[in-house]
Amino acid sequence: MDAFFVSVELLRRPELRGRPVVVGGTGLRGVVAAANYEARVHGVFSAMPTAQARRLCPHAVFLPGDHDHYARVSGRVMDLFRDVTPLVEPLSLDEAFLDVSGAGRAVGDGPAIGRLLRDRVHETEQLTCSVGVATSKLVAKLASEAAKPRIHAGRVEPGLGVRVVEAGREEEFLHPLPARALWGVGPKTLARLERLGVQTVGDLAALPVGTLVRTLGEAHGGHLHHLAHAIDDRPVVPDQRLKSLGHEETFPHDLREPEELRREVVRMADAVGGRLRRAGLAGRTVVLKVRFGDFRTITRSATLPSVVDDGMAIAQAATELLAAIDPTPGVRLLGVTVSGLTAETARQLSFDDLDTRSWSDATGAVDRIRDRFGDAAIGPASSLGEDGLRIKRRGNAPWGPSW
DNA sequence: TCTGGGGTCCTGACCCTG
DNA sequence: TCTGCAGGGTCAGGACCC
Repeated sequence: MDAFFVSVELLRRPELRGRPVVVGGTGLRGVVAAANYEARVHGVFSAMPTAQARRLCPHAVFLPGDHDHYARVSGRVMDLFRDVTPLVEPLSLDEAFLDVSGAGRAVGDGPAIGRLLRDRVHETEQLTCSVGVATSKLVAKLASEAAKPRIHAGRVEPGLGVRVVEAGREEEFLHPLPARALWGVGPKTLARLERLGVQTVGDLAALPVGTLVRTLGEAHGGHLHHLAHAIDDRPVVPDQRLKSLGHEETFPHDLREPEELRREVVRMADAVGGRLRRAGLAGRTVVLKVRFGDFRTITRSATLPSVVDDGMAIAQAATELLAAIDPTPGVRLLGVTVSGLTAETARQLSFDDLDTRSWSDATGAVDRIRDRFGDAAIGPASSLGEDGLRIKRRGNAPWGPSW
């Protein structure tokens, strides 16, 4: 989807059409989640600090973003895709891989299916998407990027909409692209590759695999060697199983008080527990993430004897991990994650469960209250605001604090 | 001048066990 | 009983993706 979050916002606020619009964290520590092409012309791009975006484009409209709404729109778009093929693997809210090898007879060839999907999304949701058609995930993804509108000489040039890379011509398409375009080449890997004289995917393909493995390690080096030669046989997997689930938040100001940090950890643990139960999952390993004011980031984890899905048990493990950390440098971000997930119904009961039955009943009641009255209706007592009445928000600022 | 949040995967160190 | 080794699990950190 092209500039998905902003495009969705413009449907709700058509009066903003034609103006630069940025969606993301609107506070001092937020980042840009999406910018429309009118904002990109001024140099605003996703992942850029909001403060920098404001300097580059002070007349832009900055919106905080509504993740739940985007998720609903995304779900409807994915359903449109599933009308064409059941093999849909969502990559994020605004991207998906579709295996249409079995859909051809009914709908047409790859390019025809690409055009059909584009038209359906536009007719049904008034959103624009770009489609890459190719024989592998890697090439299809890069082809879809190539089909998008682009900024050239300060102006927006319309994209192709559908870009097809025929079988047998994958390397011809890949090799002129910058090495950074490959899946798995980020800033660090790129710096290493540049020291080997690599600029393009073609340069990368020309390197002996042994050199890549020595530089990047067995798995990463071998993987990039394959990708550079357009070898990518990863299948489209419709049902990806979740492996970890967590919640983290950057605070508007660094925190130093242990009691304040403990309250935040309890609140996040409660939120994670709620999401686990909604997903029917439970996990065994609790991970606490702490980012200090100087951006130094540490994680501490504990693996429990049995799986957990309730906020109290997660909070207990996380606060024990927190107690071993010195917060005096100032804590910028806290995160609580549960990994080693299994389906909750399959979990092993322990003798402790006999004593916690009443707590489990209480947790179920909390879930029902939230389902009916919203997340803010009930929560840990330590999450109450200073007025003793309001439950503090449960992390509804996915792109950084809004103040 | 700044650097979010939700994830996945890989690597290396360390510890335990047989 | 001691030592070396291999393998597995855990833990922490880094890099990457959108």
